[in-house]
Amino acid sequence: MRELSVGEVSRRAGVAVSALHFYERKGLIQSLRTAGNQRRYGSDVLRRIAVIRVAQRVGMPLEAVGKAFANLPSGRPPSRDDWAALSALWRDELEQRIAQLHNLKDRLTGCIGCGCLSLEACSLANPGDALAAGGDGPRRWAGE
Amino acid sequence: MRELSVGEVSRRAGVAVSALHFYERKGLIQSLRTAGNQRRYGSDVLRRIAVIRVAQRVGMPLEAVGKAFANLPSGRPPSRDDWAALSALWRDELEQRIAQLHNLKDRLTGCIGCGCLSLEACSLANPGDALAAGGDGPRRWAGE
DNA sequence: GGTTGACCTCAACTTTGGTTGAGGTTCTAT
DNA sequence: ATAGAACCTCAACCAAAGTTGAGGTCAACC
Repeated sequence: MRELSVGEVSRRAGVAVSALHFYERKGLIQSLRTAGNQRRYGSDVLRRIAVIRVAQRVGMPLEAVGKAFANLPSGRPPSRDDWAALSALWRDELEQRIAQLHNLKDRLTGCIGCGCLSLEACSLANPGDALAAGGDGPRRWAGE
Repeated sequence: MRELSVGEVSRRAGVAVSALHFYERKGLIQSLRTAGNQRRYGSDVLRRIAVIRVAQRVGMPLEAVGKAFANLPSGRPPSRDDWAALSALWRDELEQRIAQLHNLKDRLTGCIGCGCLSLEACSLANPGDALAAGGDGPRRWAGE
């Protein structure tokens, strides 16, 4: 149950110290300070970082991670159940994402058949269709 | 077979004019110019944009799209077969991506079972493991 | 008790994928 | 022939997700 220094967290999580500072500025992780103003982390920080990394793999922006973390308890360290709930949520997100990609792949395969891959004949990448989800701007996590 | 102006391409592709300029600077699309220096596009530009959008959905950077486009013929407009080859490549990329996400999901599901989601007990998000593919930096398309 | 490595803050810089605006030109319709 | 829409270039700006460096402090070992 010892508290961890930035360097230890950096080594164990495989994340640069500068990234840890950055995550802290963004409110994704917290730290206590020693008398000499150095950071000390509880061990739950490692789980938080694990979640951050998973989220990034799926292409979710850090802001979304922050919102998800807002559901974790603020006073006490998160319990096993808190983490489990969050993991379940992540899994759903992943499933959706996978389904989207499947859909995309099927359409792409269809387009190879017809030889089109055009914006008009093929609904793929067409901003009017359901897959493109409105398409009023690039890079929206929600509707992507 | 009429040539298209930027505005027409923008409307038909659902992409801002500024983005078209940007893609041109990056070498992803080409244009001819009128006597008055205005851009005119061949209709294959719409397919190029479709491919760009698909690539972005999958999280591929534009630079990778540029490399893929380098395989398209430079003198003549790309044939149906040229596009089909590119689509097939894209489909493989998508399949890999889907497989990765499946793998990730399975691990995440496992972690809910064990209640861990920790950097040590669980290989998920652990930089040492196979899934993380070396993990020497965030955001690498190749090994992601 | 000193030196070396780990740590601190703050500001500036990087990359990707664009957008916005200024200042000027061209095209089209009446 | 002229108004207005669409186009041009170029430079500056934006956001995300950090990294890099300057200048200074802390801590741990010998």
